Amino acid sequence: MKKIDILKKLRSSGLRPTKQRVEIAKFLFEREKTFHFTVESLNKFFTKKSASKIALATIYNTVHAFKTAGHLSEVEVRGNKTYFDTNVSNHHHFYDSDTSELIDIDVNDIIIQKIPKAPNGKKIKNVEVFINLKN
Amino acid sequence: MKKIDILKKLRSSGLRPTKQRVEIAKFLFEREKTFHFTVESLNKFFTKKSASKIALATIYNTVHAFKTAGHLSEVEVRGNKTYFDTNVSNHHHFYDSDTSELIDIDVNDIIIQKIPKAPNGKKIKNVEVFINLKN
DNA sequence: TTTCACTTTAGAATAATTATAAACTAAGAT
DNA sequence: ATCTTAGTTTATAATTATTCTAAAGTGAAA
Repeated sequence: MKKIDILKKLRSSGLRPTKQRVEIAKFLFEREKTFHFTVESLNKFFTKKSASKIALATIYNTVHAFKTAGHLSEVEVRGNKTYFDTNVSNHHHFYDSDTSELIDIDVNDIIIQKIPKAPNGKKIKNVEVFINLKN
Repeated sequence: MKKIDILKKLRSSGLRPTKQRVEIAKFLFEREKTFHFTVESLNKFFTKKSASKIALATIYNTVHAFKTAGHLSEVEVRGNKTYFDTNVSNHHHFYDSDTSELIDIDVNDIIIQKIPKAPNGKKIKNVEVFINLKN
């Protein structure tokens, strides 16, 4: 994803393209493959890449802003840290608790044949399949 | 589940049946249906039922001991609090984020037709289907 | 009953996240 | 180009969930 597209992406979702947001967006979206991260890992990256330290609060703000705008999705993983995913399409996950590693599963690689009806006046928003791995 | 069974349940899993553990176990397991709770809700119950205040640390200890013994399972729900489930059989969940309510789905009510192979030398430990609800 | 490893407890410590409020800045108006 | 201001960033404090600590308490085997 090119710089111009990053600016477009931000502006089109009502986010002013500040220096910090552009930097974070470049890091997250200027790559071939989607990936998973935590606020901690993002922060570590920007701390080490000390040329441009971004405040931790800004990283939280930005990640949440991106999530609200639909540019990131949140993945639930047992444990305390919150994982984010730059893959915002509907998909599933393997989780390896040994390495704390998340692996995407294409939505077409899982077919659900039977599913229960949603309860009382509710509707199904989405279905997430989470496959825990062991050795 | 009767008192005698509770004592048996504790002892058979190597847990000394202390006053606190028995009280918590009675509250969790002496009921018809399985249910979901958080450490916070459990603690609230024992605080109000002031006859027998149990230390918060004890509630954490006990819940984890029960989980390790296989008497409770942990459910992953987006957000910060950890949910536990007295239903330790293999099953799935509806989650209503409006009310933060979890609803069990019997394992037989979901049939998965196609599932990907586990990656590199890993095996599938279990498959959890999480259905998010909306209005 | 004595003993001791296992437990409970209050409170401190840690960790992830959110709130605060002062300083800063993108971008439309002048 | 400069001014203005609402939206942002920042350091720091606050909050929340959970774990740690170490002292006091207690089942249960001998």
